[in-house]
Amino acid sequence: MLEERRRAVLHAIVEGYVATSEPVGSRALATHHHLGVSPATIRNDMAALEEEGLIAQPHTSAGRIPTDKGYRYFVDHLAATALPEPQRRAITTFLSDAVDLSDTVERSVRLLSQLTRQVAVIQYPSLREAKVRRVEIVRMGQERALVVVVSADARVEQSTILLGEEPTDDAFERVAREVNEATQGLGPAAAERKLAEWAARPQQVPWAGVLADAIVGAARGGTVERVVFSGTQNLARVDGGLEQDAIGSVLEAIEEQVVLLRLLHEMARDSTDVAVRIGGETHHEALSKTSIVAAGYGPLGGESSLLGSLGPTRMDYPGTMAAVRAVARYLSRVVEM
Amino acid sequence: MLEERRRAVLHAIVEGYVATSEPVGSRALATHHHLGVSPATIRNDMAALEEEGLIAQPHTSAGRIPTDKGYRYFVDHLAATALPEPQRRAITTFLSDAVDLSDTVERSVRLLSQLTRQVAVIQYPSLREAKVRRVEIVRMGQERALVVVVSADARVEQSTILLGEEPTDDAFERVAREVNEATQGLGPAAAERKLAEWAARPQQVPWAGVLADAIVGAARGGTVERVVFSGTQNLARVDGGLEQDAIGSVLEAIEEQVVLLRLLHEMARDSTDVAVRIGGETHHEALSKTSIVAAGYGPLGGESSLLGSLGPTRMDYPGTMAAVRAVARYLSRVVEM
DNA sequence: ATTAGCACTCACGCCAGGCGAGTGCCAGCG
DNA sequence: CGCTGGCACTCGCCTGGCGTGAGTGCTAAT
Repeated sequence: MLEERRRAVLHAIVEGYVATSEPVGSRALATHHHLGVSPATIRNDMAALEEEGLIAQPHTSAGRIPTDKGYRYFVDHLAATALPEPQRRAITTFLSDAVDLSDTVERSVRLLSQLTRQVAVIQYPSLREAKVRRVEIVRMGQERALVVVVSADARVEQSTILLGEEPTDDAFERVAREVNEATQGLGPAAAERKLAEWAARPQQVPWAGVLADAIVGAARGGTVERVVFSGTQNLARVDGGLEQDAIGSVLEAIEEQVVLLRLLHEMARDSTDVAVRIGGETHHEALSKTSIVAAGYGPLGGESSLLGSLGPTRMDYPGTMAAVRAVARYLSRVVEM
Repeated sequence: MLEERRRAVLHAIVEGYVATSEPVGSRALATHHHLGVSPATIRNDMAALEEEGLIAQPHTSAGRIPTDKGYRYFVDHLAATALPEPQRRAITTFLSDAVDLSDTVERSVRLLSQLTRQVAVIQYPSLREAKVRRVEIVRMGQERALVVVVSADARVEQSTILLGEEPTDDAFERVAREVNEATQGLGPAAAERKLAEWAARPQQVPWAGVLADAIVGAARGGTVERVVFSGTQNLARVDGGLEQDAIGSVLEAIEEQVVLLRLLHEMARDSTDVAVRIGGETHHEALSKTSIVAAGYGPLGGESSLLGSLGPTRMDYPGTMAAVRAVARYLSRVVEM
C-alpha cells in the first residue's frame, strides 16, 4: 500500500500520459496538477514508484510513463465513475428505438465504440432456455437436412444435420410430424426426455439421434456465439491509436474471434463488475499493447453474454469502464423482456 | 493507342513498382526487363508517358510510379491471366467441405483474402424466389410480432412487424393458421395474390397488410444484404499495406457497409467479367488510395450477388483479378445447387 | 530513331553541435 | 524527518551542413 501522495502522483501520471500521449515530467505535474509540492518532492516519489515498477522512463532525459503494473494499480484503486449525463441519455435515446434483437445489438456496438472511441465488441445474447414452438425439417441435397426451431420467445435457431441415409419423402414427413407432436410447448429438459423416448422406438430412422440433439440444442439456446465489432478504425487513430505494426496483428486477433471470446469469458468469470485486462495480462502476443475492458450482461443473475471495449493500454480507463458498465446495464434490462 | 514499346515500358513500370513499392528508374528497367533498348530510349518513352499522365515522379531525382490513369491503362490492356494451379486446387479442396451456405461464404471470404493478401468482401447470395413452406408468427412485446418464413429450399427469413394494435390470442392464432393455409407451397407471385385477397376480407385484422408484405418479401428472397469481410489486417501490412493515416478512413468506409455495397453494385452492373475501380475512380475520399476488384456471382445468367477484393492502388491486378474471378466462378457453381 | 555522354537536381544519410527537458543528488530548512 | 532549492549531468531531439548517388533531361553523334 502506497502513501497517499504517491498514489496521487501515479494517478496524475496516468491521467497526464493518457491525455497527451507523452511522457510526463515532474515539473508539469507540479504546476498542472496542483499537488501542492515542489517538483523535487515529486521526483523522489517518482523514483520510489519506478522502484516499485509502476512507472518507467522511455529514455534518460524523458518523463515517466506508467507500466502495465502502474495502470493495474491505477485501475484497482479507482472509485467507480458515473458516465456523464449527456452520454447516459444518449444510450437510452439511441438504443430505445431498436426494433428487434439484432438491431439492438448493432446499435449498441456502434454506440459503445463511439463512446469509448475504441473497438467495441458484443457477443450476441446467449439465449436462455425456451419452449419449442415449432420444428421444421427441410431437406438439403442428398443426405443433409436443415433443422429450424422456432421457440416460444421469438427466436429462430437453425442448424444443418447429416442424415447418413437418403430417406423417402414419406419417412421424412412422418418424422417431421412426429417430432412436432412430441416437442410442442416443451422446454429443453422435457423435450430431451420425450425425444430420447421417441428416438428409441423400434425401426426408427438412423438420424433420429442427431435430429433430437439439434432440437434440444436449439431449445437450450443455440450454440452459435456470434460476435459483432465496431470501431476498428479507432485502432488507426492518429491520437490515441496504435503504432502501424501493432495494428495488423490486433486486427488479426479480432478477426480470429475465438481468441477474443475465450479471453472475454475468462474475464467475466473472474469478476462481477467490469473486468480489465491490461497489456501483457491478456497473455496474447498480438494484444500485448492493448487493454480490454469487459462486462457480462444478460437477465439478472444470469449474466451470460459478453461485451467489451478494446484499445491501447494508454486508454481512458475510468471513461471506458463507465461506458462498458452503462451499456451492459442497458442491454441487461432490454434483453430481459 | 500507344506504340508497342511504350506499352511494354508502362507494363514494366507497373510490375516493378508493385513488386518493390519503390519508384522505378530507367536503368533498372533496361537491365532487368530485357526490353532490348538502352536507358536513354526508355527515358524518352517515360517522358512521353508522363506527358500522357500515365506515370509520375514523386520528386525530381526519383524514378517513376504509375498514376491511377496508368494503372487503368495497364488493367485495360491486360490479357486475362489464369490462377496458378495450386491456388486453383486450394479453392476446390478448401471450399468443397463446407457444410452449409454460411459456412461456404465464411470460408470463401477467408480464402479470398488469403489469396489476394487484401481485404476480401462477400455479399451473401441474394436469394432466389422460393415457395413458402411454413409461416410462423410469434408475438413479441405488446405490438410487435416476429414473422418467420421457412421456404421450400431450406432458407429461413425472419422479420419484425409492427401490429398497430394488441390482438387477442385467438385472433393471433387464427391469422397464423389462415396465412399458412393460404400460402403453403406457393411462390411469391401466387402468395401475393392469395394474401391480397385474404387481407381484403371484411373485418380483417389491421396488420394483415404488413404481414402479407413480410411473407411475400421473404419468398422473394429477403431484403437483408448481409456482408462479410476478412483480411482487414492486410491493410496494415508493412509491405503492400497503406499508410497509417489512410488505414483509419478505409476501415471506417468498410464498416459503413452501405457505401461499399453501392459501389460494388455499380461496378457489377457496368461489367460482365470482373470489374476494377482504381483510386479516385471509387469517387470516395476515403478510398482514393485503394482499388477494388469486384465480380458478381450467382446462378448462371442471374449473377446478382457480389464479392470483391480491396487493397492499395499499388496492388497485383492480374493476380487479384484472377483470384476474384476464380472464387466468383466457384461460388456460382455451388450456390446453384 | 536510337544511343552515349554529360551536366544538373535533389532526396537521403550522416555527423556534429547546441538546446532543453528532465533527472538524481545534496545540502539546508522547517 | 520530510520537503525544497540548487546544481551538475545525461541524453534525445532538432538543426544545418555536407557528400553521395540515383535518376533525369538535353545534346550531339551514329
